[in-house]
Amino acid sequence: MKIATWNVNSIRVRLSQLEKLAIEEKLDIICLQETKVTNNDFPHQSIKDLGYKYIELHGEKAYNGVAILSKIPFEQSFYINFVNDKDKRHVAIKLFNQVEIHNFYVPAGGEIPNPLENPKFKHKLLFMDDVCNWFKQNRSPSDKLILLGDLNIAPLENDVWSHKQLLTEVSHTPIEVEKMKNLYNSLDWQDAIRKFVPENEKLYSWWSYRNRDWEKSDRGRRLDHIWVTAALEKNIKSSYILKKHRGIESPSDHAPVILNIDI
DNA sequence: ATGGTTGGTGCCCAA
Repeated sequence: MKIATWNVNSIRVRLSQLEKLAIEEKLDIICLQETKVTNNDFPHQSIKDLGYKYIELHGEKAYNGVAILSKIPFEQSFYINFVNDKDKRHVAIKLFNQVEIHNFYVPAGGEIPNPLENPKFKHKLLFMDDVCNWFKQNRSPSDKLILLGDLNIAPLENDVWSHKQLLTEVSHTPIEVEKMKNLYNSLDWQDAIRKFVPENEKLYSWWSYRNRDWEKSDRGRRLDHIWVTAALEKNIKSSYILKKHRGIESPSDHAPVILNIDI
C-alpha cells in the first residue's frame, strides 16, 4: 500500500498537481494539509473521478484544513480538536479494523520563538503537549498506528540547511524539538523517512517561496514526517520525499512524502 | 538586519 502526505497550500490551486501525483505514484491513500476550504467547497467530484471514493474531510474557510482520500474503504473516522481550539488540524481513519492513520497539521507558530510574547508559538507548544498526552492516554505501543503530516518542526541537525543559524528560528528551536521528542517517545514511534537516509545527510521536505531560486539556495527544512509504531516497522518497504514536486509549475512550498508499506 | 513569495480574503493576514 502506498500512502502520501502533502501540504498542498490550497487544494483548489493544487488540484491538477495532485492528480498527476496520484497517478504517477499510484497512491492508495493521500493525506492533505492546508486544504483551505470548507467541506462543502472541497472538489469532491474531481477526487472521486481519480478513484478516491472514500473521503474524510475536516476543513474550514481560508485556513488550515486536513483531508484523507482513500481508494480503500475505512470503517472508522474521527478527529480531535487538540487544545480545544477551532482550528481544523487533525483527522484520522481506521483501516482493516486494525491500522489507524493520524493526519496532522501542527501550528506553524509565528515568528518569535517565545510563548510569552507570541501566542502562536504558545499555541504550537501546547498543541504538541496535548497530542503527546492523547497518545499516552488513549493508545498503546503495541497498536498499529501511522502518524503523518506537516508537523512544522525539523528535529535533527541535518533536517535544516544550517543547524547553527536556525537554532533561534521557529521550527528548529530546542523547546520545539523537545516537544517533538516527547511525542516521539509517547509510544514506540519510528521515523520512516530517516530509515532510508542516514542522519548525517541533509534532508528537506519544505523550501520557502521567498527565494529567487529555491533549488540553488537549497535552504530547506524537513517539516513533513511519517512515523509508524514498532508493530508496523517491519512492514515498511520504502519511504521518501518527492523533491521534484517542489520544482513543478505552480508548486506547493512542501514536497509530498511517501510511505510504501505492507498492510 | 532585512526582505524575499504565495494564497485567501476583502481594504492585510498567515505561512
